[in-house]
Amino acid sequence: MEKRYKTPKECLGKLMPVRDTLDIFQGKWKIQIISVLMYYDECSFKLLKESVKGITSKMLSKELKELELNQLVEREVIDTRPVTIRYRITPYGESSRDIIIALYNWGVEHRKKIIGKE
Amino acid sequence: MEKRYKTPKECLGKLMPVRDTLDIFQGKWKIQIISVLMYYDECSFKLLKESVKGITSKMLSKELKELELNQLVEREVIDTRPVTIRYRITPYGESSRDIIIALYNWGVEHRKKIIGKE
DNA sequence: GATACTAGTATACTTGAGGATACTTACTTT
DNA sequence: AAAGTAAGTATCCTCAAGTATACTAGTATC
Repeated sequence: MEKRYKTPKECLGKLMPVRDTLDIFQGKWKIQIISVLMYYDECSFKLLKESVKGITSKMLSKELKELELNQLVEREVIDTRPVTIRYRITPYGESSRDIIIALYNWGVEHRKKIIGKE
Repeated sequence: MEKRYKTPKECLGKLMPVRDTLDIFQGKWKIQIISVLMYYDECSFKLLKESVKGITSKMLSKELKELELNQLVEREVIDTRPVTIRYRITPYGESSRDIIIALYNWGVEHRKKIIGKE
């Protein structure tokens, strides 16, 4: 068998799933929101807002809607006074845990490297 | 031992490495560029531009500079006529392979799910 | 009656990431 | 001498992502 050269076209095929994933998790907040939801298991709007440091109500609300649309997060109204909402990761959302873990681990190592230098 | 409640403060600590990682890989192109470099092992500017579909010279050049600054990518001038440049992942850049793989795998599963529906 | 709580909405604004297009340098090929 | 090539730069521009601030509904508490 002769060595085949790798072409941009083949490469694009390999790249597509990565692009798809990026499309869904794009932006400053979605990964952070999912991480926080994984940390707490379930979470009110308020607790989310306190935990995802720097996010505004508007952005949190918007991002949660998009995550719900993609079925990564579910929203349940709880009949308390005042009403609270319970946000959770869906089983499908759970499938992104490997991504979060990879990002977390890399961040830990990166910090070690940076601190070692400065 | 009493059950300790999880607090936003603790959560922020857990979230920090994720935020650090996101800071570095943020944007539409960096992950894609790294994926392509991993695919080819080494790569000219031209081949990169053809493989990262849709990127302009300006963005590619800018993103490569940032990746170089963070020591994820290295740049070597090759004495051909006309001169070509060889870009490669550094060993440190290699450490992000787990992230790329996680993104790739999730994208593959996601596509299966979406296609199953539509 | 005034204030507080949760879970948002509404409005106005800013900014920087990214896009479009053309150009450059140094060299080679026809 | 005209055209092609690799690896970018230079300018100008647009738009969507994100920010800031205030406000609302319904209920409960002081």
